This record gives sequence, structure tokens and C-alpha cells, in this order.
Amino acid sequence: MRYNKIKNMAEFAALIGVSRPTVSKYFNDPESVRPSTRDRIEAALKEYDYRPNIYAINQNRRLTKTIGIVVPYLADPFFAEIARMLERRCIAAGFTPSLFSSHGEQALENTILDNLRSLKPAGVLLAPLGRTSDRKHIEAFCHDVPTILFDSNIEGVGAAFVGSDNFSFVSQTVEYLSRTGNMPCFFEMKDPANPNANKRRLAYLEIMNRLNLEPHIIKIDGKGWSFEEIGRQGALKILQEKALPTNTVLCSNDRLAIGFLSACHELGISVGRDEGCSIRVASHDDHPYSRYTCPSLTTAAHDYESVSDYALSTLFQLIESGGRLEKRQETVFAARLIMRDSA
Amino acid sequence: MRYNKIKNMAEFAALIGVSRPTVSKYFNDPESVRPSTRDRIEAALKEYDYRPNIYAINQNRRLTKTIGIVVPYLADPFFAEIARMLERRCIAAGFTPSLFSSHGEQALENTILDNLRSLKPAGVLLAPLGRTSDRKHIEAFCHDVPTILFDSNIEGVGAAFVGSDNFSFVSQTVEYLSRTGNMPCFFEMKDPANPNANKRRLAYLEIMNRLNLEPHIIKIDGKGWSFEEIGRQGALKILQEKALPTNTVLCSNDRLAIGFLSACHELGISVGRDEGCSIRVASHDDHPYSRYTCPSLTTAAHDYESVSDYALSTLFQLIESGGRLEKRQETVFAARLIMRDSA
DNA sequence: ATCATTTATTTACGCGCGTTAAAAAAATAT
DNA sequence: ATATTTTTTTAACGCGCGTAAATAAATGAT
Repeated sequence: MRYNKIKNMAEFAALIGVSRPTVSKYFNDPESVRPSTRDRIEAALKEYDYRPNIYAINQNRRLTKTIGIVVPYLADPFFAEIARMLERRCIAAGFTPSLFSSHGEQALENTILDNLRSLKPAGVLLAPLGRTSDRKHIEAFCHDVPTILFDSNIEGVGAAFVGSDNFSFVSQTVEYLSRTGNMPCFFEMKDPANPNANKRRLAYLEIMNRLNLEPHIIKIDGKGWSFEEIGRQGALKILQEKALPTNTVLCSNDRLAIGFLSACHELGISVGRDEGCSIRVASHDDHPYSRYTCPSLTTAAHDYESVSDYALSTLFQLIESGGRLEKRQETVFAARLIMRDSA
Repeated sequence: MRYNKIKNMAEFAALIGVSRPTVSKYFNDPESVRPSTRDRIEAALKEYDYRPNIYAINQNRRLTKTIGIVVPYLADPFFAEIARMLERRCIAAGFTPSLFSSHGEQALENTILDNLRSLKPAGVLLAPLGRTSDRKHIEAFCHDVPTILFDSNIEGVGAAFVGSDNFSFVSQTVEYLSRTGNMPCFFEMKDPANPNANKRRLAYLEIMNRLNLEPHIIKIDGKGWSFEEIGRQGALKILQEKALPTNTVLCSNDRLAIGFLSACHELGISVGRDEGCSIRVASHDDHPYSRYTCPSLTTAAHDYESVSDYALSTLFQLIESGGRLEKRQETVFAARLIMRDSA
């Protein structure tokens, strides 16, 4: 590696004895130049460390090779995990992923989208905040930028939605819990920001109805994204007041359940399906930490792989078709019941 | 908001009756133009939604207003949390943060740095993988780009290091544990990738020596970043073999401890400082989930705020001084003991 | 009103690359 | 060897903005 700093493509081309447009062509598609010249270029690339100026490239392209990934809350390991998979696949497909977190704030979600727009991304994968999102703002964004929504759906917004089938989550947990013991009550936040939470509640009601069981919903107070703490406080209150209608609790999501289990431990209430246990707790999401709660959490797992795979392949399709799809498809993947020790 | 699409600064300037260089000046520093023209520009900005082309801007700037943030593993809530704080402060200071995760892989860390270099960032905050980092690669990067290391130090690399004082972590936990019960043994991975782990072990040895206590180090197998599982497996093995030299365990970090507690629960071993408990477990980091383990985890907390504050203010200083600091400073912040129920 | 100072405008060039059209060269087919 | 196809070269323009120098206008102080 010689340390002749090469400042532009013309200089680099001159060095190999090839014209600049040929080099430009090579960078846009290495296959588009004759193998012999390709070899010469690649040999030179190893010798000198020239890289085309990304800003100059993107200035003239209508669209860049960037894919924006926006999640509502990156400190939630669920989103961190899915972001990780999405990033991988973007890179594998020759795109450059750019990751953003809305940190639970509408204003930030909006500015992220504004900034993203001027990045002229080839496409965007957006997991919106949900109920607290600025629908109009997102709609306007999706109008200009090829966008696939994932995780949280907003009806009619974006070229497609890819997520998990909330009904499948709840039906599996409710049926399992009912079959193996008492029927579950449903534990959730009073005012959930995430639309999945609402769908899960509706699913619970419907399934209980089908099974001819009386539903019980426990709504707890709390705002923001500190679900564990909200779950813990809510559980402490309910448990101390002995307001639990059954000995089986189905939490809307794992983070609430983590808080619930923490509260149980504080109060000396043993959780599990064993004889000595006084309560069973199950949940949904298969959060990365649900394996390590005490007891380990029975839950329903997202099909992370399929969701991220399908979201990206839909996005690629959208990009190739020039930003428009025939029809807005909503695709959801079934959950997988994970039986552990808590229920 | 009229829907006349403005395609460049010249058109926008013409619309207000101001020259293009004046508008350009405004965007680089709104204070640099006369208040009356500033008002006119800002009024027009509200009416038409013009935004300067970011690629054209950055092409001519030697440095952009981007700040790169690189963490080794974003699915670890500790890094997610610190990334969140860093992002905030970058935005507040008028920079655009760009977040990357190495996902625990050297190759990815290298390509991230390569890509980052061509983004011409004003500065970079880098938390390296540690032992598995490609030192030469990082060194070369830091030579060209103003970089502050954080969390994991690499001797002599980068303009400065900001992190936590591992000695302070361990001294507080060891002293607390020894004072309130039996002396602790130290539980860690055999081959830790993170340099902090090594410093913590050395600190443990030194402090035990000072206290005239015999140190015991338990090294467990395992590779990668699945610390909880590694801790769990290691703990299961040790506990089943009854190879624990004392009833007090100090884990190198919270994620190992989460696995350890999980193993204890599986084996029916009660953890805590109460009479009925057979083992005490403490740890370091104050991981966002350590509050919700069962029992809640006694640990030593990073001063997240100070670390992120100081790292960024050092970076701003570095940027202002044109990329060079007098001397490479290593700054570490003391830990804060968090007494909870596990020890 | 006059001069000095600050701020704005005009003009012009450069950045590094995408892209295109026409000409030239090289590879392949007949 | 000639005709045909493919690839490369040459030359030139455009993208949207930064920036600098010279000029003009507005402001402020005397």
C-alpha cells in the first residue's frame, strides 16, 4: 500500500491507464466492464486505497444505496435484535443501512424522517412509535420515500406492513394456559402506545369468548417506555390488593412480565406451574431476556427471522418496481409458543 | 406551505430576493447575516419547504457536521443506553449523530470505520470491541479522524479515553461484601474480550490483598457476546459441582450475573442477604435490567451521565482544536454502589 | 452630510462524480 | 481479411453547493 493520496477518480484512472468513465462504470457495476480491465482496476484498488467520494456520488444519483432503519426505542433489546438482523441483510444485499431510534418521542421521529428524506435513501424500514406517531407526517414521508412499515402497523400508511400476528400470539398462550390450568386474566397498560397491545387485548377477548370463558382485563397506570417499572408497580398494587381474579396472568408483553415477576419475588409469591407455586405468569414477544427471568418466562416468540427477511425482500421489490407496489399488503407471521417455567 | 418544489439554493434565494451566497451564509451560521435578511429567509423557509442538499454541502466541506458513534454490541442494553445519551447531546450541540454497531465482529468494526472515514465526520466516539479489535486498523483510523475512545480503552490509541474506573467498581463491591458477610470470590469468563474485565480482575486481586483476604477466581468457558447464557452455564456447572469456595459471588459484570441468578433459581438456590439465603451475588455495571432480576441485583453503577458528557465535551474540544489534543488523557469516573437484594 | 464600517451582491471558479454522445479501439464472428 | 459487435475513450455538460474577491449598498458614528 503506497501512500500516494489519490484525490479523485480521474487521478486514479490515470494511474491505471484507464479512462475515468470506465472506472465510474466499474464502481456502479463491476460486471459491466471487460474482465481484463476489471482485474487491472481491482489490482490498483489493492495497491492504492482509493474510495470514490460518497457525497459526490450521491449528489447526482436520484436515489442512494442507503437504507434507513427507524425503530421506536433502541434501548429495548427486542428492537436492537431486529435492527441487527435487518442491518446484516442490507449489507449482504449491497446496501448501506443507517439506523435511527426515535427514543419514544414523536418530535424525534419526525425529525428523523425529515433528515432521512434528504439522505435520499433507496428505501426505509420504519417501525413507528404507534399511537403517539404523527400520522400525517409519516404519511407525507411515505408519499415521497419508498417505505415499508414493520412491527407496528398504521392503517393505509407505507407501501406495505410486515409484522407478527398478534392473534396467533394470544391464541396460543391463552389456549395453553387454559388447557393446563386456570384461565388467564390479561395484564396490560391502561393506555398502550403500541397498536399491537390493542390487537392483543382484542384477541384475548375473542379467544376467551370462543372458549366460553369470562375474560378479565387488568389495566395498570403508567406512561412512556419503562415497561418493566410500569409492570412492577402495577403488579405490586394488584398483588397487594389481592385484586387478581385468577391465579394465572397473561401479560401483554414480556417487558411488563419482567416487572411482574420482579414484583412477585419482592412479595415472596412463587411463580410457576409446579405444585408449590401460587401463580402462573405468561407473556408475549420472547424478549431476549425472557430466558433469564426467574422463573424463566413462558411466552410466545416472534418469528424475527421471517419478519426481517420478508420486510427486506418486500422493500427490495418496492425499490425495483420504482417505489410503487400494486397494492398495500399486510403480512404477519405466526408466533411460536415457548414453554418455560413461569407457566 | 405551497407545493412549488424548489430544487436548489439559487431558486430559493431568487424567491426571497436575496443572493445565493447570502443564503449559503445563513445556513452555515444564521447569526452571520443581518437580522432583517435572516427574518426574510426564515419566513420563506416556513412557506416553502426547501432544505439544502446535504451531499452537495458535504462534498465541499473538509469536515461535515456528522459525529460517528460506534459501539461493540448494540443489543446490549448498556450500550443502547449510552448511545441514547450520546445521540441526544450531539443533536443538542448541532451535530448529526450516526450510530453503528460492530455486532461483536472485528471485520464489521473495520468496515464500519472504513465507511465512517469516507463520511468525513467531524469526530467519532468509538467504543471498541476490545481484545478482538484490529488494533492497527483502529490506530490508522484515529490517525485520520478525530476520535475519542470510550468504555474500552486501547492504550495509546485515539486522542483520549473516557470510561469508568474499574478499580472503583470492584473496591466498592468487594469492601461492601466483605464488611457485611463473607469475602467474595470473583466470577468471570476465562477469556474476556473486554479490557475492563481484565482490569476488574486485577482490581479484585489487589483489593483482596489489601484486606488480607485470600482471593478466589472462578473462570468459566464461553465465547462471544451471549454473556447471560455463558454465565448461566458456568454457574450451573460450578454450583452442581459445589465448587464455590465461598457463599459470596462477585460477577465481573451484570450480564454474567443475570445468568448466574437464573442458574441459582433453576437449582432452587435462594440468593440474597437474608437469613434464609444460601448465597449472595453482586456484580458491576448497573445494567438496565439489574433492577428487575430476582432478587434485584446489588451492583456498582456506571456514571453514564458523566461518561457521555465528558466524552462529548472532550470530542468537541478536539474538533475545535483541529483534531489534535496536547496530550492523550485517560479519564475515568467512579462507580456508585447500588445496594439491592441479591447481596 | 461625510467618512468608516459592516453587511450584501455579483461574478466566477472549483469540488468529484454521473452521464451521454460520438469516435476509436478491441474482441468476436463470418 | 472483413464485417459486426462489444468495450473503451474522449469530450463535455450538469449536479448543488462552498468560497473568494471585488463591488455595491446599508448602517453608524462623527
